[in-house]
Amino acid sequence: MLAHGIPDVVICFYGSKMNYNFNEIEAKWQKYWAEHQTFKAENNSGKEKFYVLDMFPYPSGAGLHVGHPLGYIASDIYARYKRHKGFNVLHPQGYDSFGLPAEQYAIQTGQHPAITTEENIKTYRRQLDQLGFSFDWSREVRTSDPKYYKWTQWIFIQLFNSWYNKDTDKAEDIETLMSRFAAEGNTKVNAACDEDVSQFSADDWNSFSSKEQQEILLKYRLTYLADTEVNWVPALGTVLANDEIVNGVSERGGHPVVRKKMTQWSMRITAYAQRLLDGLNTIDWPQPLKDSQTNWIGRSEGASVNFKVLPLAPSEGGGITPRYITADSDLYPVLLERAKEMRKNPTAAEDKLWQALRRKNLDVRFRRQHPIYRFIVDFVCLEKGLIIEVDGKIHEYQLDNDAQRTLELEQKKGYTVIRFDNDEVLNDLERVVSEIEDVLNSLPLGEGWGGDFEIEVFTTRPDTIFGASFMTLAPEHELVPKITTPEQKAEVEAYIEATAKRSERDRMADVKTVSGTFTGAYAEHPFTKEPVPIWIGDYVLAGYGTGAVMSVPCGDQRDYDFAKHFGIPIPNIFEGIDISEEAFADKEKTIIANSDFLNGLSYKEAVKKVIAELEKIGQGKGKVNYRLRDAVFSRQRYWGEPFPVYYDEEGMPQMLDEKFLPLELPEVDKYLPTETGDPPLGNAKKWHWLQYGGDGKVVSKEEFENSSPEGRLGGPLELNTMPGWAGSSQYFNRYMDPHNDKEIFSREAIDYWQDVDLYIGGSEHATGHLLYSRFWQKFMFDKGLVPKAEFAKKLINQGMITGTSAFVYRMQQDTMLKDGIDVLKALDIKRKEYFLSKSLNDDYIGGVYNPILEKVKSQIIEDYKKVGVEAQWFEEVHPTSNPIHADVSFVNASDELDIEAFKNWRPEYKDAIFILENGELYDSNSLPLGEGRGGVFRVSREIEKMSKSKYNVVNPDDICEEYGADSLRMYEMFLGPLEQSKPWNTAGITGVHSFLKKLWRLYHSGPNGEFHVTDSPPSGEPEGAKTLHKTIKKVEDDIENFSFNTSVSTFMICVNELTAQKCHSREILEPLAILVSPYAPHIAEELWGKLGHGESIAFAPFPKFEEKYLVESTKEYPISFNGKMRFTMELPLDLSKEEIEAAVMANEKTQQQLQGRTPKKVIVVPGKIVNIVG
RNA sequence: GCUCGAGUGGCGGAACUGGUAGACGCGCUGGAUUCAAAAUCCAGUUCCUUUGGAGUGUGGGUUCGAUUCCCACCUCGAGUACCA
Repeated sequence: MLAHGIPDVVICFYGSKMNYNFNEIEAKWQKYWAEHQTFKAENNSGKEKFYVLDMFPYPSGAGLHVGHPLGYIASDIYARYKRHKGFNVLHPQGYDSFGLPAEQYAIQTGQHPAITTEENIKTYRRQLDQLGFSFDWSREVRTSDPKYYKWTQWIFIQLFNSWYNKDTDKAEDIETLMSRFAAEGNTKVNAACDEDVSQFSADDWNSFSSKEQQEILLKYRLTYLADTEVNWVPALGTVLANDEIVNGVSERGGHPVVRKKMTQWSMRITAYAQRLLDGLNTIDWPQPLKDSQTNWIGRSEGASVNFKVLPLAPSEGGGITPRYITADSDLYPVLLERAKEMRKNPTAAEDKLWQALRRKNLDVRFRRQHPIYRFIVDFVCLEKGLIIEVDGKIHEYQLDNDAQRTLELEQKKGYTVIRFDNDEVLNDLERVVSEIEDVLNSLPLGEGWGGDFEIEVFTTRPDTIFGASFMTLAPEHELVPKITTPEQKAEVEAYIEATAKRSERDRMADVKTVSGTFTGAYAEHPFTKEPVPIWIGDYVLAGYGTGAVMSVPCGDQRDYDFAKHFGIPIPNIFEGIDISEEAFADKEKTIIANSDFLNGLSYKEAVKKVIAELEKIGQGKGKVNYRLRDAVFSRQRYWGEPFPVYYDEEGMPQMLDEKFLPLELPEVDKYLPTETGDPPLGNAKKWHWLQYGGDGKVVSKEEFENSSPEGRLGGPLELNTMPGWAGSSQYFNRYMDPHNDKEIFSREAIDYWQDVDLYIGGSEHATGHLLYSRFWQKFMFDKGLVPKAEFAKKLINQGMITGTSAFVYRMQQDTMLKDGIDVLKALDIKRKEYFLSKSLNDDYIGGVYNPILEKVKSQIIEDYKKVGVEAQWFEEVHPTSNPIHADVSFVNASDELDIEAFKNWRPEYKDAIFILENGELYDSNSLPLGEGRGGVFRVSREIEKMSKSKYNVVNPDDICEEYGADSLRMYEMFLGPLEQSKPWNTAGITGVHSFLKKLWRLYHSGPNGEFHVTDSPPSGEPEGAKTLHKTIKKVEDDIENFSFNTSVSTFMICVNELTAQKCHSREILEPLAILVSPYAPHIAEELWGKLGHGESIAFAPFPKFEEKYLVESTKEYPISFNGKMRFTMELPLDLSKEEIEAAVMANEKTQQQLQGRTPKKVIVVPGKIVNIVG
């Protein structure tokens, strides 16, 4: 008030006592609410409940800025509104008080993170209180409070003791799984589990050691320990979840992220993928948020197909001819046909030997009647390069031929050939077989041979399977080293090494480059039985699907590019589609051709058919694939919830008994990782669990080791801590019964409150907190702990309030003389020209270096040097200036900088020269600061996220001080729709502030501004009643629709009208105070008190809207001609269409518009509009 | 690239299921009050070639009538990123 140096006397003269003194009033009511605990919610009040929740804040050191309260104000308005509507409202608040910044601060200062956190919370609390929120602080929770995280740990134990039964589609107790294993093994168990579990019978299970059993169970538990490839951030010494990484760097701090394998706790969220997806249909959440969750879960329907890897023949030279086709390529088709015939009609001896060899269950596999080179041999074991020929009488006349053949096969192709005649086989089979075995044993396994492999692929387009001309594996695929042929080995290894070196970021940035290499191996097409070459390429991701694809170049652009690049054939399997330029991926327009039994079918029909066929031959099935990965739950940090886990003698994780919870964070000397690279908890002196019977405690390593092993339980405790989202995934339920130390919440509390009715928070939590919370809620639902499978019925995203940064530009050379600027300006133009010509014709013309441009460049650099500009700036930034964030508090609403304040801000700015914009000297104001004309210096503005480092933070404290919390609340609502992002701009706050003053004066119309409200007779103020009820209706609708900005303007209209009507009537002004109270609670309380009420306004019943005050007898009809409104006419509302038309046509303005023409048509919508078509 | 959202005065933004485009506020202009300022109040404020006409990113369509519905395009923002 004294900002402009006006003495107090003046204020007294105008009678400040009667004016709206918001500072005093707001402080008074905030104190009142706190003392009376006005907003304390009752568990089970008998009234209908309503639960309004805000996303609880992380108390950072920076405190609140004006962007933070937006959502809180909105939810507070709603909560207050619901109280007026007679609901028992739960509107709690707490803090997500575990967090990385507190830990980093602790690392720097050595102070315990809890102390920093506590200090920050104090600031937050003061700031939140100042804004007049109606939180029930008696229910405050903090995630870092052991009383709270006891239950976070408890839920972790519940998850550990559960598995997901896909048959019942819910989580079940691990005991049920163990009894099933003991009774029937795991073959019939349909569970969400690790992919590498092998099958076992009940007998197997019962014979497993306890450790083996535990290892298997770990693969089924909903939280499990596994070697996971994680996002490791060396700079932070911890791992991060996928949603904490943006563009390959950490979300906070932008540190580089590398992939690393670590043993980590994981949450089996994938078990819930489908239910998380389905649940979205049952909740009223914003569509964009649902979309991003849907996207994140990434369901795709298709088929999994198994391709058999063809065994390799012994080496016979390079090239990419199929290596199992051991026949000469041009003879092969003929030989194959022939071989097929011969397989159908074997001789008796051949058949007998074949059966015998099959019965033998040899390690290796024989093929019969197989084309080799230019012959068909009777039996061949490709792995060992052994050919067995059985000669019948018909061959006898060809003895020479046979000898020739053996020679060729042995000498040229390196096979071993043994021969038997028919009689030997038929009469002395045993000897023949044992002879074969001996030879087999004497032969080494062929190089490159790795066994009978299958490659499973996932595809959304199984209909295009006949177009698959190759397969591509991710370089990291486990089969790659096993199937690669010796010739390709070097190349493949080089490629794998090269891809591993490329960071995730490079790989993402460089999507265009096609790279890959051939493994030398082939797979067999499941239908055509043709060989399909197997390649590796980094466009196939190891982390998605099976890490392998069947490549259909005609139907997928990436496969197409790959095939084009490596000259792999691109067969066309689409009817009437030209694929000479690009792949064709439009499912809807697909008609399959050249595909055997799929010809002529549409996409849908073909998919159905091909899946049926795949199932018939046992090489595939329909499959749904999800992009969602299990969530890594370990963090290598100090400031998080400890796991209630110790490792027993066998190294198996064991849960602490519930009665020992909470397991509190240990004291450590420092918050950094240990020298051996263990997480910070490794620094704890006492971090071993020691338990005898029912007594357990945390002890030092020595104490544990010296304790008697007799009856002892325990071992080293887990060193990782839980991630940030652990504590926030159930806090909404804990609010229902926050001080219960017997259970996470009482049955009574959860049955009464059920779920959150309205949750307001930012959309940035879409794929993190909001997905994990839904997962935990579903788990809790399965366990019968909560009555609702979704925790929040309705969710609203508030937009972000962005800051408006102010920039000034500083001359690089502080010592530069004033006339240096003109020289620089000229040089800048030259420099720009240089880069322009460079971009046009490059400095290499036709591969020859262009010396002219280079000469220009060195000249410019030379000239720059003369005015003191360093050469390196030529390439980098604009050489004349660099932008500096100016603190927005130095800048007024017209972008004018307070030059003195700015120059005094930092000592180095004292004598610096600043110019406007990017070095451009475009008006008289751009003179160096403090020079000559003393004109205004305008900063340039840019919208950025509000951040301390950008000096664009506007503190709510300052606004409250100047205009009051009610003004701030109303103004933030008035800025625009809640969900929209908007830049903070103080310009309009005077509007709502003067509205509040007007509102005050409406109740203080006495001669000296005294309170003046009269008890007029009922319905004595028809105009006022009309205004009031119009307002009631609009405000009620607006709140229900979260359209808070429009209700603020409704209030303004209402107060303007009532002021004009000189309304003093209690009948009108009392309900108005209640209407305003959710938005501006302080002033409303004060007025309520002055109106003679002893109680808080908070529970006064919301005024009832009555239609009767708004009933009109006439309507101001808009009269339009061809849809354009030209004038209005007041007509009674009870006229018929015909009467309206007659009245309108009789009007002289109508005739004037028509200018004698007869209208073609007159459209009359009674109560709405009249449209004359001419 | 894909998915979603949005384009309305100098600015923030109104306009319910198609029915008077620009509510309300800021800013600006003029006026009243004042020695003066602050504060307050009153009037005006989409644009133009102003007895009229045009106008909600651009072009087309449906309709008596389109900011609203449909098609194509442009621009901006958010999310996602080789997802097979």
